Amino acid sequence: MRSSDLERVKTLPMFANIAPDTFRVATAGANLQRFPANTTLLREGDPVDFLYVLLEGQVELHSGWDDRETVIAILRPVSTFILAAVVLDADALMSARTLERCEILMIPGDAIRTAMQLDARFAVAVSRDLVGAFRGMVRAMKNHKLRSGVERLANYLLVLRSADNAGSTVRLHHEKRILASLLGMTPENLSRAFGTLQSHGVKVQGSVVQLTDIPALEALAKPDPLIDNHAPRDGDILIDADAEIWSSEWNRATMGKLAPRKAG
Amino acid sequence: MRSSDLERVKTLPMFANIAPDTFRVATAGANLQRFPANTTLLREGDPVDFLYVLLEGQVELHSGWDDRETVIAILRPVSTFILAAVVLDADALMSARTLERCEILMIPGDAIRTAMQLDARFAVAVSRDLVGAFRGMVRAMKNHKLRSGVERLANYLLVLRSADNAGSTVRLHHEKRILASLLGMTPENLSRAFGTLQSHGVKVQGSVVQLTDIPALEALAKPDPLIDNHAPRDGDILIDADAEIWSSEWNRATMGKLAPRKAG
DNA sequence: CAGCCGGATTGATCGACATCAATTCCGGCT
DNA sequence: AGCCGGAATTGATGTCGATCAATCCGGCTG
Repeated sequence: MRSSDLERVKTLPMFANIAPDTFRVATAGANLQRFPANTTLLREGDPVDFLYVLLEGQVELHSGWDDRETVIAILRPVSTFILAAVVLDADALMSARTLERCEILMIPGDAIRTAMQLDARFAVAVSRDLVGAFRGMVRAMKNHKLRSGVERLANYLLVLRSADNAGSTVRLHHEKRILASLLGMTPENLSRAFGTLQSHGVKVQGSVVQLTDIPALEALAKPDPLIDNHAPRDGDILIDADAEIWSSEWNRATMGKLAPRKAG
Repeated sequence: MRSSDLERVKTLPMFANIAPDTFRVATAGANLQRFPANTTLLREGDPVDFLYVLLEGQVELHSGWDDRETVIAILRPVSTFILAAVVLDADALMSARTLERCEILMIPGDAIRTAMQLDARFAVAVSRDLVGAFRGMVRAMKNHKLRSGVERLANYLLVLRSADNAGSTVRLHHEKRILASLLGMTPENLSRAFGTLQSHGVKVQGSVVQLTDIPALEALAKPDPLIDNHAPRDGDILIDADAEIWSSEWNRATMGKLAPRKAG
């Protein structure tokens, strides 16, 4: 790997503040690679040899069963993926494919596992990453089991707005059929869901969405900090773990003033 | 804490093979407590002060939104819970309540975080636990997004059979309405789902379920090692992480002979 | 520029699941 | 034993989302 790339890797949250020796171990055999759009990086069930760190582009994690298929998550920089499988040296539970041109750091799984044993700080950093992923999955599960399709879409739009720190206009980052699968619906129903939201101040033109009546949309969406993480994703909040901490702090600061929970 | 209890704690997977100093730090202020059935241990949104280790009994993790409520997971010994929140010192995303009389070890969160910083082996043990939880959640997500209610129930029964290492008869461990919520359906529909499975060799009498035609049931369930973890839960497989490793190894050993994946 | 192709939309219909309501079953209690 | 209350079951109906089918649209190519 080029030394300029190494410098860049050193700034990643996972490698910040770790011992130089550990860094050397962890990045031994690491490889910065570029992939074109629509490339399958890994198939579910495969043994996992590398930890992937997405530096540029978008990656989709998806999974199939009996001719059905669903998108579990869509990743944007900076994110690690299949970290869990690497830690246990287990098989991947999800397939990964690029949605656009990507720049990805690949680190041998052995190196990660060794570095964790050597450096408690690094092991803690890995734990934090795992926690971010776990809590994200818990949120997704609650989202799915507790809300309808329209509600999920409404909240998705509001989260997007918070993350992009935008005003009343928001850009969808993916094709609608992929968004539909992520939200657990068919493309047809996503269309109709957008239709339903028209009466709540949502106007769609291609991938641009105007939110002309936020209060009305929120009335329908009923966003909940314990499901939807509204952390802005532009400042120093780089990884999911940071967003989780932001969410808890925001929660405590506002003490449920905005989203009062029932007593009892 | 009594020294006999301390000895017992030392045998837990999470504390196996860690330095004596770390053990002392981690268990400082730890407390072994008993709770009656139907006790809320923690409410979602609350700050988390303790790591909980379930030693005896059953605990339900659940969550609510807008007057709806769902069970996310049901834990049996030995399991840690809300470990993720402890690691980040974040608020709980799920509520926890006992389903029966429970024996629970409570360890101050500070102690856990300090011990992780001190001892890489302990931090790795925590990581493994987190991985087990994460992969369990991914499996649950796939289960929900890819399968129908009847299919989920059929697979649930088959997993129970594997876990209990039983023959053709299986015992449900929870009330049916709780099982229904866990499987993402109403009690009414769980009843009807059992009805549907009658024609596939499933006979229900209270909490006892007879599986009289496993091949037929499997034909409907189409179990998949990447969704359903069929690891036996009686031998030396104590925690989810071990079950994940078992699953991967079983997978590699049988190389998809039993569940061939389509070539790609 | 015409043609083409994949994604998006719209409409009609179907199936799965939720809801509401009425019994029935079962365990604990007096 | 008889009673009581919550859980489970069963039936009737309604709602949401999936499926099938037919355009519509936008970008790309020949």
